[in-house]
Amino acid sequence: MDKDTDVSTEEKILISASKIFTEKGFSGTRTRDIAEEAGINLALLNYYFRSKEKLFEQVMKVKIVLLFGKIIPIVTNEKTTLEEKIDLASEKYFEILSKNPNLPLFVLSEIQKKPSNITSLIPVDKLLKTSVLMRQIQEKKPGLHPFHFIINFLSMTVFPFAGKPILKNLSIMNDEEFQQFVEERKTLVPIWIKMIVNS
Amino acid sequence: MDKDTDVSTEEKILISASKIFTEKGFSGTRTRDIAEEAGINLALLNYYFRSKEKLFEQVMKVKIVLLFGKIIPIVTNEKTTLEEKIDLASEKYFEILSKNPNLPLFVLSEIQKKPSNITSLIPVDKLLKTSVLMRQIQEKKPGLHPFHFIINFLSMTVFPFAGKPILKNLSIMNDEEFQQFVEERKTLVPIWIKMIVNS
DNA sequence: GTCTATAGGCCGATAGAC
DNA sequence: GTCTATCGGCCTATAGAC
Repeated sequence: MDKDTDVSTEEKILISASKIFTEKGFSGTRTRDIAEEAGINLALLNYYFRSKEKLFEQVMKVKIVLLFGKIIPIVTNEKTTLEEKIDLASEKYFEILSKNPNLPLFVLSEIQKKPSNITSLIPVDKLLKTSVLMRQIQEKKPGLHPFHFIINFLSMTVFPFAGKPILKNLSIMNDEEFQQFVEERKTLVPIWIKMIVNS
Repeated sequence: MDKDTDVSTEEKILISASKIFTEKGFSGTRTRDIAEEAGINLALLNYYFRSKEKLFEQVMKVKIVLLFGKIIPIVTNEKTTLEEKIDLASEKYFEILSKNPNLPLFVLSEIQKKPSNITSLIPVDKLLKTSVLMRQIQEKKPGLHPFHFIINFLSMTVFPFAGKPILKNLSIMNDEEFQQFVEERKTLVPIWIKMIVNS
């Protein structure tokens, strides 16, 4: 995984771009910073990706796959129960987000700023229409919009990561305490969600 | 409330800045846009606020007060029970966020980008140390970190607003449907939170 | 207080040598 | 493919007239 040896220049740029875009957002990022981080020249960045905009799109594509790729097989599985899906999705999301803590905030805020470009990358059909999850929720709780439960699940897993900078900066938690906090939620959130769904 | 009549120039700039910073973030905002939105000249903006940075700080101060001002008296009230606090805070937050739907995403993502400037504005002591809420949660659920419940509450109320641009852009919900969705949550979230706290 | 005009710096992108 | 050097435009901030 050493950036300087076996990784192609194109990939080095992509990795650095991913890091800096995620930290500073599209408009807060300067292509010069990406080039410096990648250890290459600014001209080379445009040689490979033509423009800042196109580089950003490439990065965002990877992020969307990271955010939904592993979840789709879970929510579209015909053979697992609703409760099993909750357990599996929770475990998977905490795993993804622990490795990419500011992924959610990045994606959400960039979508808010220029919705059209990004939302087209999201596989709505698989997540909602084809999703077995939606059907299973509706069977269990026919009276309420299934989104309430999906939003509850997503919020309880994702929100702590979005709020991490506050917790850290107000000296409420350090990295270690946060990690333990998240570890606790990994088992707690599925319990709470099931409680809500079964109520 | 007509911007062009009884409102001072300084306030007109502040209102416009608030709008555009919230939509585009600090680095995505151009002072020219703020001036145009306010119907004044660019030079006047610097005359009143000295710099883009200082104007941003002013805006952020207002946002932090908006986000915490009404909540502090609720969570520090010695006379209300935990369940009453949940009801009151929920109602207040849904009211604030309905009027300012992209307030949370704005504040969270700007904090992530330059933490130190903003977090100093947040009244931690009142929200946590002095807070009667924290004590009441601890009495009810001594085994778990009280933050779990605070995060659960905040996430379930705040997250739908952060996700609104996705829902809207994927044509999952229009404005009207979203408003109804949120209206439902206003009564549902307190029920779920109490369920979790009493479990 | 409010304007026009412009300075001055930054940033994305490209030309051109190697 | 990779570099240095630079263009051209944009954006914040200010000078100076009214």
